[in-house]
Amino acid sequence: MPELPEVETIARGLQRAIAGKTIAAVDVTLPKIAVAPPGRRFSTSLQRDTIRRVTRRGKYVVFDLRSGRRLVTSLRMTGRLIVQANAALELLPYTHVALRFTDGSRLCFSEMRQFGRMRLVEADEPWDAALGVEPLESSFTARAFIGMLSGRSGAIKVFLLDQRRIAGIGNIYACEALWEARIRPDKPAGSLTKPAIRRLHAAIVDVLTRATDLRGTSVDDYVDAEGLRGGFQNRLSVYGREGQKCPRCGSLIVRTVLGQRGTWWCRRCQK
DNA sequence: CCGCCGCCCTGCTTGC
DNA sequence: TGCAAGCAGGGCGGCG
Repeated sequence: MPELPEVETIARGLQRAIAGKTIAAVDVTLPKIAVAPPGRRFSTSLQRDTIRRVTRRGKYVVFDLRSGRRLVTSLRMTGRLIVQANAALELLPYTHVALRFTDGSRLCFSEMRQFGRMRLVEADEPWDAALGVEPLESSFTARAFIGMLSGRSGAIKVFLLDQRRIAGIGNIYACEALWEARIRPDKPAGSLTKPAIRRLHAAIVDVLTRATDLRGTSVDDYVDAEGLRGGFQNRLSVYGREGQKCPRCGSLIVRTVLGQRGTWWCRRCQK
């Protein structure tokens, strides 16, 4: 499940691999994946456009095109964007959309669960208006975070997963940041003290930065644009570690369910 | 605006 | 051993 560090790693790899390439043709084998523009127009409107730059916004990979438009891609759980040197290679399994470039190379968008989406948006289209602040940008300050949480009755972990507030945090890094900040995942967001919010702010930035430096977390499916696994799975403190010892206090890590999501934490040191 | 819920989909795990 | 049911999960639309 690619979150900010994984999507950032993928986008950087794609920038190196395909920036400057021109699209010769687009093969769509599962039409519901390519949502806009609908039908055959998705492929025809991409033809002859050029990939200018590949970036990330939240958990979305964004292909900036020479025409000014953007191809916005959501990987959801099992989505992969893999570059193949030539089109004679066998397609990656579960490839639903393939971009063929004029130099003979190819980009496969594969997604086993079929939840992933690609959307071509116009130059002036505010496609990310509903997305919240980027947690690794300077606009995400502790002060701003304090303001965002005030008056909220919902659990802090559910808040962290809400992409309309902060963009890019998923289940792994929400669990890890709350552990690092020593905060219970089910604590009402508005009840956190200012020192606790400052700790959590620092923990979010720290965890996302360290995970990005290690090219993300590969717990099961995730690989980057070159097909390589990340390195942060070896640094996880609580995520997926039910029954194992808390690295800080030695108490056993528990798994509970919060907002229909598995949640791993330490009952002793997260208050 | 806010919070909650169900849906989408497939492969893996669980339980009989 | 074999099979079916249950579970997981990000984003989105619908609802109150």
